[in-house]
Amino acid sequence: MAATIEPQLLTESTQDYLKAIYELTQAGGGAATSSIADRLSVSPASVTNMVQKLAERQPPLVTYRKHYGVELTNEGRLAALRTVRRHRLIEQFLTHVLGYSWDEVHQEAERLEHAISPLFEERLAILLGEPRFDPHGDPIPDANLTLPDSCALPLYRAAPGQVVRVCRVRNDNPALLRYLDELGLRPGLRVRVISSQPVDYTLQVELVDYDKQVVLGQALGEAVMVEAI
Amino acid sequence: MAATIEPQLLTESTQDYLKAIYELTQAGGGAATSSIADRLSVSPASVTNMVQKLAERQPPLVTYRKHYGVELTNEGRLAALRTVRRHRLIEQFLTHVLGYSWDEVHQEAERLEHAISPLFEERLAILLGEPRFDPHGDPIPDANLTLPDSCALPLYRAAPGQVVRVCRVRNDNPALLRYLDELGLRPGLRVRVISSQPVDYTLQVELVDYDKQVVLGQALGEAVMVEAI
DNA sequence: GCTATAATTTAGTCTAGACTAAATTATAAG
DNA sequence: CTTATAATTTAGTCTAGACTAAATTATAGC
Ligand SMILES: [Mn+2]
Ligand SMILES: [Mn+2]
Ligand SMILES: [Mn+2]
Ligand SMILES: [Mn+2]
Repeated sequence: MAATIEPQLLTESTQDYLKAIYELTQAGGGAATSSIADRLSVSPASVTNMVQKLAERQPPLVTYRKHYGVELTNEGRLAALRTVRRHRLIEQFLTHVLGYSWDEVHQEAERLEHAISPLFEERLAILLGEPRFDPHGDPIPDANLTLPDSCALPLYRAAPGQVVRVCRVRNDNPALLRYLDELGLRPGLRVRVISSQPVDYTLQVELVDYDKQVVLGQALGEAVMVEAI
Repeated sequence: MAATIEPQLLTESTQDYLKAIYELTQAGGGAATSSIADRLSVSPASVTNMVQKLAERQPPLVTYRKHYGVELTNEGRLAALRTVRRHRLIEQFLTHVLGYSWDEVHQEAERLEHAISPLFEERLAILLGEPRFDPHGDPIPDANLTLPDSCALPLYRAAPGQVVRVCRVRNDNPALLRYLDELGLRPGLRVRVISSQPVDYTLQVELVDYDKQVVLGQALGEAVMVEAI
């Protein structure tokens, strides 16, 4: 069992780097210097610099081979999951208690995730009823940092004719989220795939609950994750 | 009307310096370099350095004359009040929504006050019902940064025989707050002064609501603020 | 008016985390 | 196998905000 590092021992920057590496790794693409730089809006040189420090820490938070990218150690992964937990709990709080819309929460949580204490995290989880998913359907690691299962099928890969349920929206872009919200494409809703174009990734779907048809482009078809009903 | 500076344009450090200067000035003693240093747990040299920057900003946030201490400009005062408002709203939230005790809130609010957005501040105030006082009885500036009146009489100056109501506790020390809490000396409660020693500042008082007598030393007699009933 | 003392300021460093520009490396294409 | 290109790393700076040690200043007491 790796000793878990308390968040207050990590700077805000360090927490954001670890989280970015974790999320890039989850997304499958691997955590290249440039992708970390893009995600955090810093220069590639800054990433190299930070990544070298993370690798030289005791205990090391990443393993790093020059020019071949970076991976989280177990300590690094736990630290990242801790920040992910806080981020998503805060998003849930913002929507359910403070009445934020789901496109407003990310920015706010991005700062607050670094400012809360372990006590705050614990009390917040209790207040919210130990939620397993955030407003975007993103899974919230529990207090032991175990992630609940979450759906893995992007809408654009669902078979035509199939009726599925939206369970997650993997995109932070506020404009995209507002648009999905207008359409009514939120976690929990049912969708029937009418047609699916493999070439240009456009979709025609029916929102079963609203008896409404909409056309979705590539960005939306990739962002909306679904599960079979 | 001075333009008010949005908090996100001020660093965490800057906000804390302005707040410290504001609170020292309120307490009456004047904001000397060394008292700011004490309050923020930094060296006097660091204070001089920061104070010079605050004076040279456009607009200036303080006026500064070497060796004679520092005063807030109107812009500086408004920025300080904004941070005070956030701090006290957060303390109220922590006690009333997350179940913190009043000795735990200060530390947490000291970080969160810098991390919330104007929207969070506004929604929080609505959620809490636009409270005018925080858990310690400290007045909360309203959205226009106007402070409600708060009581000004320290318990040690109340006349023997007088029955008064506790309205505020001016002290951040967790041990002192826990002790007052045990005694039952919280805002709202009635106290009758039995005796008051001007020399060693000890007090003997009766907690009218609990029909209990206690003896208070100088620190407590100065911290507990009361109003005539 | 002088001087001892305490408070304050100056001068010089340090660290974290960013940046740009230049150098290096991996690799795809010929 | 060579080379062009893109990605990455290195080298050198910068800023904010802290520090210590040394110098300076205000002022209280003689
Ligand atoms: Mn963040
Ligand atoms: Mn989310
Ligand atoms: Mn603070
Ligand atoms: Mn308070």
